[in-house]
Amino acid sequence: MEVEPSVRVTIDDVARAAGVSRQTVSRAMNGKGEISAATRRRVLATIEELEYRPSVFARGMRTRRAGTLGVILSDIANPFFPAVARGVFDAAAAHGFSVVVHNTDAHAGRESAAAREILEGGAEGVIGFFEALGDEELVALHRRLPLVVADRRAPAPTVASVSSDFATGTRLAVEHLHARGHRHLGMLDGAVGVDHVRRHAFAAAAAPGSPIVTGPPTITGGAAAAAQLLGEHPEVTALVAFNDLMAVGAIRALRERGRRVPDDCAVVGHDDLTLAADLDPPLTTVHTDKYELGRTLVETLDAVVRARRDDTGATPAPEPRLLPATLVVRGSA
Amino acid sequence: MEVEPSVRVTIDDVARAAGVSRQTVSRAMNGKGEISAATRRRVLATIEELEYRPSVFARGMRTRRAGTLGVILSDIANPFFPAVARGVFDAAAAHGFSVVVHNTDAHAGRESAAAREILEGGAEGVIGFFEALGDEELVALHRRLPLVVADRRAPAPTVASVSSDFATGTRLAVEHLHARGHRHLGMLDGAVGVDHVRRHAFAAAAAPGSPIVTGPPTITGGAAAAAQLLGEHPEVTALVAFNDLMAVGAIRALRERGRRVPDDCAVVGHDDLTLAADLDPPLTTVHTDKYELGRTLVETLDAVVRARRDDTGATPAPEPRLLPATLVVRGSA
DNA sequence: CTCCCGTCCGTGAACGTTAACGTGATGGTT
DNA sequence: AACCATCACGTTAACGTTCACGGACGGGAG
Repeated sequence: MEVEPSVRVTIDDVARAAGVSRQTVSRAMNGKGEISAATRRRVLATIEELEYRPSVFARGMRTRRAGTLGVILSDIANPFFPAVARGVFDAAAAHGFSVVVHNTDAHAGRESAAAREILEGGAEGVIGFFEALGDEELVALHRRLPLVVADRRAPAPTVASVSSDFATGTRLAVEHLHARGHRHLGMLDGAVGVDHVRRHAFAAAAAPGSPIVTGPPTITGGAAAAAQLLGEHPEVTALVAFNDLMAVGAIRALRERGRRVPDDCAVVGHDDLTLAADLDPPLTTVHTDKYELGRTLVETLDAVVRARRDDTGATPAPEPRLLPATLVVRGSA
Repeated sequence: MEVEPSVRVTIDDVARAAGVSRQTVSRAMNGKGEISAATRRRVLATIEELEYRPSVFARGMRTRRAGTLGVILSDIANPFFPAVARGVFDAAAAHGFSVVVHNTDAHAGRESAAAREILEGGAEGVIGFFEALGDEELVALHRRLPLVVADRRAPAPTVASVSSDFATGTRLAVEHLHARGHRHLGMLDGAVGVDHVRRHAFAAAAAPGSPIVTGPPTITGGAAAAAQLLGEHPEVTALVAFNDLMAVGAIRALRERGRRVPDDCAVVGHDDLTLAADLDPPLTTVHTDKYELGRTLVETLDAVVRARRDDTGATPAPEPRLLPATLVVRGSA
């Protein structure tokens, strides 16, 4: 077994081997400028033969592009994100991008730090599930780097956004509970985001004055919020939770207080996690296609990147996208 | 609102503003070479003032380091991975690394493609949950780039590895089932990996000839495997699943056949996913600290990277790490 | 026959940083 | 007084690629 020389094969090596100049090799790879089909083939063959791979550093130095794209989210361990992340990864790979992920725990400081790092890393653009940063910061970021915001309304007409239609989803949940005869609903809202789409949809669809308690969008957060809400409003017989984790927490809290789900109190969540159907009871929840959300985010970002490449400055406003949400009725409501 | 000039502020700008040379600015940042505390402070101040950020491209061109580290796994949407990914992200951030993730779906081609891309991206090292690649390929990869393999035995003494102690975990599961009076066990093995730690541990601890059926490590895979196993071996009253997803699938299949869990047939999984305690029935499963696994992987990789920096070539063999596994007894067994 | 234009390709420079080396000042030793 | 080590910093070159030019060649129009 021979020892690998491990010396980098550069574009000059290829040029020498193919009997052309550096620039011609570059042209053969990137398809820019005029080059005959014959020499192009020949150069490509020698590239293959020498196993030449262009240096991302040298290339990035000239082009300022790294071929990567950044994703900012609060916590990849939250089971909502992995599914959308998978969609992002797949679509990004299809477009030739690598993906860099940053977890922020919904801290404004870490969100902007992540954005800065992505910016300095030479990424082509950013996909952001921002929960703490204000609209001004996002607009400022978008001035420096193509940005697509996820599950949040566009901070300005110039910024693209892709969201799940949780407004409709929450309304469907409330209507379903009404249809089942529930008169006193309560909501467990997640202490995240600046949009409060679910909260507003709930407030609009439920009876006026229906109680809303806010907590961290986790199991324990849901348990605490449910305990508080039911303590203050014992008449409530149905809970709408910000996400499935909070719904699970609510179910736990309900059980601890001796109330049965759904007989004594119904619970409906949001997200439709992988295991939602296997919970006890099977969770009634608002379903969205998380993989598709990830895919759409990348497609949208790619469009924005492409648009900015040509038209420096006054970027045209991309149409905000809204992905459908449906209610999946199972055992918990 | 003034338009951002958007011209890059370079190290020369800082040098000029601080009244020193480029090299001194570099020294002030990187702490290499001799520099007085006074000028260092002054340079750092002007860096702050001008908001100078070094170009990763230019820096990478000289140093060949990008400050990133690659993670190769089969599918981030598999709920096992997000928890360990979070550990990786946090530890990586603490060490000043960015993280690039590649999904391979356990395809050998995509595993090596991911490795190659990470290599070309100038990453400092790779953390790999390899399931398809052979030991030789891993050793070859390790020659080009610091590598730590996860949940797999080291392909060679020179390669570091960190694994969960599933051998013990599976044995604990089998012993628990025996103690509960089960005489006929079966195993649902995942069609992944080259190690088969869980399978071998099951074969060693269970009665000779206990049936083992293999399938994809997913819910549907577990359902299909369970259906097949129970069809061929109706006497089996307890199943050990490769992971929690397969366990859930098994429970589904059991129910479809009218068998109650755990009364007619017990089920124990591996991983202890976030929602394992809230399933119906609450899942008895082998628990490991996935976040800690991620953290340890990064720490180990950092050690390997550091070791290689000094001692080019004959890298010292790092000690394989084994993280403890415990059995969490809940309702399914 | 000359001119011009399009096609194809080569040459020099530049991107921003760090490695390697060089230089002057300072202070201590012989 | 001469020397040398050490410190603190500056100068030059190089990393590998693409961009902006410019030149050679062939063919068609005048």
